[in-house]
Amino acid sequence: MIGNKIRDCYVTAVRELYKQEISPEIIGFEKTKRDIDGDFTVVVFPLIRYSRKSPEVTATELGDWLTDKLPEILKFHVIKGFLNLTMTEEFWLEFLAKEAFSNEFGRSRKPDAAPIVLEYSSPNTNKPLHLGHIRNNLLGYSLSLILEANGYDVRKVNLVNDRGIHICKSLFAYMKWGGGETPESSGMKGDHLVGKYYVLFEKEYKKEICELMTTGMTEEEAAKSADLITEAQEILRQWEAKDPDIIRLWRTMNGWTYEGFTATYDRLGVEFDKVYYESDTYLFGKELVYEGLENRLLERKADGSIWVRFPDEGLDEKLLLRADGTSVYMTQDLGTAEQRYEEYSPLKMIYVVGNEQVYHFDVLKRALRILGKPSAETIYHLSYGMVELPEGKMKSREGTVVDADDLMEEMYRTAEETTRSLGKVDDFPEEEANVLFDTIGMGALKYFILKVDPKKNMLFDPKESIDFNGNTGPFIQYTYARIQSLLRKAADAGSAIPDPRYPKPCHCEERSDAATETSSLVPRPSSLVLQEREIIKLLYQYPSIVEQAGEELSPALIANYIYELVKEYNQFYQEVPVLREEDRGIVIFRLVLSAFAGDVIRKGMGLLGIRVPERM
RNA sequence: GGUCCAGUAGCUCAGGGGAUAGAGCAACAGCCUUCUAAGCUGUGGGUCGUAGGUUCGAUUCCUACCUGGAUCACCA
Repeated sequence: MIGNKIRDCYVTAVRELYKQEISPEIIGFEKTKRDIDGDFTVVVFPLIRYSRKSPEVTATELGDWLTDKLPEILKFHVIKGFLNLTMTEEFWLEFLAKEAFSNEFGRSRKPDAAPIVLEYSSPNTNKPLHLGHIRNNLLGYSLSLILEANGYDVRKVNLVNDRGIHICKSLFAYMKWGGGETPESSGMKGDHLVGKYYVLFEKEYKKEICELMTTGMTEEEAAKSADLITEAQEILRQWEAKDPDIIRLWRTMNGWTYEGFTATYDRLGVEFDKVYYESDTYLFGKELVYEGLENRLLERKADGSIWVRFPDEGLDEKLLLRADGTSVYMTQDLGTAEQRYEEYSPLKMIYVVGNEQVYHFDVLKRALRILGKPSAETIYHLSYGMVELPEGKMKSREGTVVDADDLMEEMYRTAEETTRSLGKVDDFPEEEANVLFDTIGMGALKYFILKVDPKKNMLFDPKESIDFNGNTGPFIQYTYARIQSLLRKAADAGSAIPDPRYPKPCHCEERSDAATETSSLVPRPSSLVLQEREIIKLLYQYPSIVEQAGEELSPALIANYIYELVKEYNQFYQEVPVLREEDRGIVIFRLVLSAFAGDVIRKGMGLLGIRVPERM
């Protein structure tokens, strides 16, 4: 990256011109704004205290120095404290020749062998997935791709919450009211069937609480003493005691759910390297707790329950094991964290979990520290914001959720409808058309979710269906398809461009090679038009965007970058002739540029888990 | 009440110690005999929640306050 080179050069410049030492970080280096002449801009305001001269003079002196020392810089001009540098065309053309069609563009390697464990999805098996889970899954999967592009060894992990009181609720409701219903007999998708009983339980439970309250109980008392909840709790105890009937039914119902989940995951296009089940891991957490108790790190209360205390941290205390010996959420999370740490010796363990659980993860980290476990320091909670509806938060219990399967189906149908009404698939075979509808529908959904900063809450209005125009997935996909169409047309017309799908043999070490490619691809240097130059500058940024997205764990950075690139490309496409251009050298050059842009669009969208169509 | 997160155009969102704060949607006006109009161009729309502070410079950093959300469970 030329930025670092220029920064370093600045340090030397300041040393030689002003006899001062500065660190490179204080130098602001950015892409020049579009309406100002130049490629890169350095803000020199921070340097005037070293130069002891006016911003303009400082910028001019530094500009002279840099232009003299760095052959890549053609010229510069100064506006107030902004030093705008213009690179030589040679610089840009060499970049293009070297990186266009390189499969490694935007990918880097890390020598560090320790893996990153990335947990996401982590569903409960008592209900189907909803829009909140979609955000989780899309974020998690995209992050795994981004981290891999940054050279990390990523292990995608799913921890299924398949035990606990909430599971027992649907289990119990099914025992009570199910009447032997199955996915086959009801025609319902397995996870939806199980979810039906969870909702039923909550409904009946709420009813019972209301009845009890009419007898003078407080809501809290009623919630505790209702028959339904005590019976569900009894089921949990029987489960932990491995009662064969309970276990059998639990297996059956979870099986239904997994079938449903698998279908949803497939359609979402996410996957995992390993799936953990809380029912397998929770016992390990219990062991940790008992071990901690023995070592006098934890406390047992009179009723037998076990707690962790946080002395001066303002967090009070937290239950780790109930009086009856059954475990809670925290118990098993302690266990899985430690287990995972031993299994992978990871660099980092990232948990993609909603921001409603920041407190939980704070406690988890501190509890592990108190237990003296080094895994504590590798834990990072990537807390993302909720998806809100116009009426507010989604609640499974109250049925105010946007179901994942329904939403995906709706996206597909909308994509089909829109595409057909535009007459885009009139000449498509049925099969290809169906794939396209899926590509577009899912592209719209994924982009809609991933373009917003993960940590922020976002709004989804079901009444206004997700757009296909403007800053959307389909818009980007469309631009890609248009580029491919252009390349096909060129090939048909016999234009001898290097085929982007067959990367050239790369002997990148040898500079002479790059130079010959440059001369074979590129027209006379003076012919770069504004739109071309803007695209090249954006392409040049791509690797650093990927890097930044990896550091900040934010797919949104990629999404917004691609959008910028696509907008720029569309301007180029609209205003600058490619195939209609007379000069053959320029035609080839513009085709190469287009293919490169298409490549980066495909790569970037790939990092979001979004496919891109050859035609649409 | 404590803690955390957020408040930028009518709506959904970018941006971020520096140049006139950007997109999309919605509204209006143009551009298809020419590389795909799911596109491009233009117009209107902002005291960047409020008040202080730090700074050559604050929408960006700090503090207080206001508003919204989350959380402080023997739910997960």
